[in-house]
Amino acid sequence: MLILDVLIQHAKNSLNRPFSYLRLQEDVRPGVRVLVPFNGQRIMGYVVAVHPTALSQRQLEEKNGFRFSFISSVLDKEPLLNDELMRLCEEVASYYLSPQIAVLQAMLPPSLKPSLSALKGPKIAYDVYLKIKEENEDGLTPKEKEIYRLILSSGEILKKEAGSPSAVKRLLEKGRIETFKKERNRLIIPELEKEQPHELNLQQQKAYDTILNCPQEVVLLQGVTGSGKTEVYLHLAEEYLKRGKTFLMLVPEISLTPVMVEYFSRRFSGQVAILHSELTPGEKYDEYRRIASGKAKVVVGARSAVFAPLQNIGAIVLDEEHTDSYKQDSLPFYHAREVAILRAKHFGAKVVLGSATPSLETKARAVKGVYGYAEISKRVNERELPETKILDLTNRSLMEPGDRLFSKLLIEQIRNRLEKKEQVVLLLNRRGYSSYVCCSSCGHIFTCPNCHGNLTYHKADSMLKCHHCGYVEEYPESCPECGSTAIMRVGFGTERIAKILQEEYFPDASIGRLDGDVGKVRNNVAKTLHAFAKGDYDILVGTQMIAKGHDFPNVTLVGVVLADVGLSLPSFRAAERTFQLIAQAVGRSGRGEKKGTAIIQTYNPRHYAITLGAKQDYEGFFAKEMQERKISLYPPYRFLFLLKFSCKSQERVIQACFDVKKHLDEQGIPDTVCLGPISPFYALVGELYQRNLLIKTKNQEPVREYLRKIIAELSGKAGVDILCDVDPMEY
DNA sequence: TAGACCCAATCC
DNA sequence: GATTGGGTCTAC
Repeated sequence: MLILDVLIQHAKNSLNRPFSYLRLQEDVRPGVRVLVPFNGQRIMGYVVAVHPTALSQRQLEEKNGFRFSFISSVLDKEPLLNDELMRLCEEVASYYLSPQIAVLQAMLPPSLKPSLSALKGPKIAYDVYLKIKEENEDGLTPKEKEIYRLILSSGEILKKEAGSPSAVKRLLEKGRIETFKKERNRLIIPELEKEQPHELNLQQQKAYDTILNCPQEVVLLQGVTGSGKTEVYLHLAEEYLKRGKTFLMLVPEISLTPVMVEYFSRRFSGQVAILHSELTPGEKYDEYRRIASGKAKVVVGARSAVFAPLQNIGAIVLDEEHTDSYKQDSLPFYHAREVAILRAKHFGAKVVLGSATPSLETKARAVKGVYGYAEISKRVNERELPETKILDLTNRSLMEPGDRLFSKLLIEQIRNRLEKKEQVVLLLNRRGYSSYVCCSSCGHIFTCPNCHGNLTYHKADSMLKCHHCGYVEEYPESCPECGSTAIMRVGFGTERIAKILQEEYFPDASIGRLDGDVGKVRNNVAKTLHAFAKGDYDILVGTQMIAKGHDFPNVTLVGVVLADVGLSLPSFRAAERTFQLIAQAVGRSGRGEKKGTAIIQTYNPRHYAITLGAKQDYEGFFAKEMQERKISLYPPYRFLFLLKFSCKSQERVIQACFDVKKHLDEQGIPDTVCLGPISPFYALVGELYQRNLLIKTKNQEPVREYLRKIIAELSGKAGVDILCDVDPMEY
């Protein structure tokens, strides 16, 4: 008989330990999923260890002091993860103070993850083929002979393409041919004409050599926008594949995968696999298996692709490494960059962090020599950077009459581009129509019943939406408080900008919009970008989404409509994000032959994030922002841990915070402070009250060690649940 | 005093 | 996450 140590599907810290089950047949290995009875239910589990035993159930129960159950069924024949990935899972769970099962669920595609929902997921798709069983044409009708000879000449053929199904059936019955199944890939990556590598220019070549030869295993590749980092990645992939290794290419957003996939599949056709959240579950499953089987040598994908089951990895690249979306904002709160570094250690692989505007953490490590450093300071063909103007929104004389949003200059420049048939990109980091909706007679503000944040008006479908939890409701005709019909929409979003431009300024222009709302529909982002690149739109209005990576040669004007949106957010990264947005936006303009212009509208024209962003002065910004972080004790000078407490009782959640805070302070870990309890912006989610503690420390390991202990001990006690976000992006 | 209801401990 | 069992409230 076997004793199985099983992790339970529930990703809760209070359940983050193996439960023991029994199995009579010796047909279970670590790494397979099982169905187990758990407290009167049947749930999914993941076997982490198997111990044969000679004891009886009775003896085991006596020895251990709890009742043993037998598992209900075994779901997999083979372990889902190899040793490397299993070890990675443990390391990630340990670093991020997260339940192991949460890491497993993040690592595996939906149809393989240890969760009951996987049972509904897709299975392997098959195509049925025909082949010859007996070489004998005797007694066949002409129709049968025709099919028989077709199969004979081609060796094998898809059953549905063989012709008359009834004749095929008779051939099968006569035993002349037989069927067999082959796995089918649901995702079709178009075969593109093979392309020879472009030659690297001098700077690219130097960066490439540095990456390959520097002693550090992590390298920052800092290249200004338009400097051709992608070409360096392609050459690296070429080199590692030549060495018999595999290559993992991470991109920050789904919208960037198609472009990157195209580059890679032109060079490495057939060996490229794609992994990102916009694939259907079936496609994901197929791609995952294609990678695991070793058929795919290059993987292009978003955050979770860092767990792609590649073997023998030569290098992992994170393009635009500073991007927030590399950090998962729910359990297990991992950052793809840190996971990549953990993974690379195992293979002795390189990690390349590419960016024009690296995160301060990364840059600081490169400056210290912890990471290697490669630089590309010139744009390809030495194209000029665009001319940049910062426009002060507080100066009303610069504005269009009666408009608080569009300056005379911006409108004039847009008009100028439209006349020249050149294209315009406008950025605003807020989607929807308005930022909030209120009653102008009693002041009632419409808020989300789940998270109590403000609802945003969306004109397209006339709905109020919560950008936090996804709640939607009908746009009200009257105020629920006072009954007044004077409902007011305050603030601006991409949707409203697009509408105003169209109706009040450029009725003849074709204006496209690209933001999270548009992006919700599958393939919509790619479609919109493609349409814009083709010239279907004169103006594209969008959020951050369009500021990254895309190459639009005909865009000669980029406008940041309101640069302050990010600055006003209460986060230590506010300045960094604003700088990045502006620097990226400026870099979007003038990528073709024509020189570009960028206009940045702001209420803070002298803020360093804006002035330095406009100049694309990264080094200047880095120096200034490092000082700020040093003074305010934020990364990279301190490590952050965010403890998230939740409970049905407000009193108890606060009490639990104070208890942990006091206890932590008593540990006397040097250079460590604990702030809080802090009420987060969404202080009540459903019926659960939320409070946070923010720990800032120089001594990451002792704090982690302490928190691991305290989380295991306290979570779930007195109805208070504790989660930890290690290296949080906010605060 | 039985039944309803609530909450937090427990699950192998 | 869902069940359970103990504690308390409540209606007769």
